[in-house]
Amino acid sequence: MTIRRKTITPETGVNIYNVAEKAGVSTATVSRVLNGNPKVDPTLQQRVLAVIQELKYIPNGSARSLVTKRTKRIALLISDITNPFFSQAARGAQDTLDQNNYQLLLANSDDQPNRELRNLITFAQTGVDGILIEPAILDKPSSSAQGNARRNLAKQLEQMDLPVVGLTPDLVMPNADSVSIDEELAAFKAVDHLLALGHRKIALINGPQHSSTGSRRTTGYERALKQYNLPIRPEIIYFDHFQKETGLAGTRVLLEQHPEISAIFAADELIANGVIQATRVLNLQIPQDLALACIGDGTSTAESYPPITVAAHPRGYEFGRIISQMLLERITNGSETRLASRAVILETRLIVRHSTVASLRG
Amino acid sequence: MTIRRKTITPETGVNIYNVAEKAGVSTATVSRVLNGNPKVDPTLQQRVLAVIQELKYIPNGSARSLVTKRTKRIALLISDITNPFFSQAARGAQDTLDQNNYQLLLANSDDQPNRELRNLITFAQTGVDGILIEPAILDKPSSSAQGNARRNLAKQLEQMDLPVVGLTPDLVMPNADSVSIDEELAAFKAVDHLLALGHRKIALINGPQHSSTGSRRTTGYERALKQYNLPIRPEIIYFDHFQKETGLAGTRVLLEQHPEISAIFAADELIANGVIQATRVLNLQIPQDLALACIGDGTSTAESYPPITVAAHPRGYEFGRIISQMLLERITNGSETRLASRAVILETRLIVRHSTVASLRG
DNA sequence: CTGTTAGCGCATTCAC
DNA sequence: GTGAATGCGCTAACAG
Repeated sequence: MTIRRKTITPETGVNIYNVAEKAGVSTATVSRVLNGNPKVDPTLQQRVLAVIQELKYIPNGSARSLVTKRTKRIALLISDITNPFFSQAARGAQDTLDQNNYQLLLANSDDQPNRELRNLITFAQTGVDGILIEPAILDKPSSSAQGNARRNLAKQLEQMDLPVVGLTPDLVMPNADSVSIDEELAAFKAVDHLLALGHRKIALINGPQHSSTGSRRTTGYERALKQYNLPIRPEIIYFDHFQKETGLAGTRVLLEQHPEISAIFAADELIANGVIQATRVLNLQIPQDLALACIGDGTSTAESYPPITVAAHPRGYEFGRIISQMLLERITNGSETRLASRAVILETRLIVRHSTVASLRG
Repeated sequence: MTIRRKTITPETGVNIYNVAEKAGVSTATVSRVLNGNPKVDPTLQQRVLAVIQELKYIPNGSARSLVTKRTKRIALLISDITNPFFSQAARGAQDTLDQNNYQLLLANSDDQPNRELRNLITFAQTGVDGILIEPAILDKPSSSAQGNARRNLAKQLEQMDLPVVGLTPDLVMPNADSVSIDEELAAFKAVDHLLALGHRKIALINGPQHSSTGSRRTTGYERALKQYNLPIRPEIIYFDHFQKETGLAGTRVLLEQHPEISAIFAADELIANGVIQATRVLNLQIPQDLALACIGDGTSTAESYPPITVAAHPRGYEFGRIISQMLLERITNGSETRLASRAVILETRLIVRHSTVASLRG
């Protein structure tokens, strides 16, 4: 029986054997003080702690994970960190994870199901304790293809069998929670406001038509119009992406072809910013020449010029805080008791600002 | 001699033994196909690949890292992901890392040396192959304290002995590169432009006075004034943070106390945005009542209203792309040949836009 | 080209 | 309360 010569100083950093030897204890004891095990003699504990400091010993996370099956790492998979909403969410998540000694892995899916899936697999491989995800959407109008992508995602996620919190109500599966807003209601509120002000030719500039967010906001817009017995006019609905460029292009195209438009409902604040930029180019005044309302963050829309009327949801930071908190709970408790899925819907509220005013045209 | 009963199906996922058994080969062979080792019989390879797929086998990253000492993970440690420059940088970094099968760990230091150090240690523990860092700054005016914090950082970094790329020229140490701009020159260009337009009462609104970026930009501002034989007036220099709020507050304070100010040099674009917002509140016109120039991203400053004259550096995305590329090179080549430190200075150039015009006051 | 074997660094029974 | 022994899952010699 050969004795494993663990006590040799390795070329690569100091390990638990070095500490144990120098402290005159077993590796088990070192491990115990490392993990704050209460039943260790205070004297030994001090001795070990001293050696740890002296040797600048840092435990090897890979070895630790290999045996504990926990990595103290969670993944955030979003479409684009460049979107202020998501960078705020990432900040909120990282702050609360940091407080709980968890690390954050970040990946952008760019709304591409392939890239999303690939990243997910890499996460499974490298090891994470849980996943925060804003599921990618499909640009293809084929709803069956969309369903497939969503199904692949769910399958992969279930197979990984990790705690998940999604930024969408769509991802229903065991071991997963969701946090979102009532997209349709938010859109309804904004458009209803425009209608109440007398606007009747209200254009919609939206993100991807067949994304869950895009389609729900469209539905809310349509529901508001129907309530006023107004027809839905597809020619004044513009779909593209949740980006400033879409607002810019959409406004130019729509107003050129339909000058009768008196108000625009922008599906998100990036689009709304694009609309504002377009009005500067077109030399139009908001709200006199064109009213504008959107769905978005109550805070940042206040800083636009002019300040934008908004169906406001909580800031991205809040979302990040909440989803990571929920994920941590699921990681901590979920292992023993299988928690039921929770679906949190955050409130939205209409904030009327300078970008909307009663229609001068009727 | 007891035979290790590795072939038992574990409760926790499938492992390399399961694959080996089912494929009728040794684990070594499975490992070889996993790592794309070319000298494996194509037949066996196919067989193994099939089993991998059938069993949905995903190799355990912790076990792998434990032996290879490589994690395929790198860390990005910045002050705040919410800052557009950094979220773009994060995007750039993640995109190029993604292409190279590396993952990105994100942490915010909030410019607090403590939090920075803590995160660094966690990274060392959990394991990363390299570090991308924008070093935290000190708000305390004591330059010795600042020096200490910087020294602690460098010490920790050196001790970890990992490849590092810093977004600052200050972090000089072995195994580290840096990417930055000539802060002083950029500031000089912007202020020189204002001077050439006839402005003589030029205020400076800056980030932290004792940060490397803040102090260098102040120096450039001062150098430009000296060149015109103008006195440096500390009362029209405002220090706080690289945030919109600073621009907003700074403008109000400075203009109230010194109405003779005809131009403002904002040290970064967030501050510049705050200046613009302040002028709306104060009912001032840019550039007629107040000229404005800043250092910043050439692209996003073009989208302000009015578009801002800027000493433009490359976009955050570019920085992110470059630093991660350099880090990967250091990780790949650095292990054998010890690479010399590289200090890349990216170019800045003056872009004159609508926010600056000849002084009407002289 | 393939299999056998050892060990990466740690947590964790199980005795004591 | 402490130590000895084992194995987490994988890669890397080494031998054949």
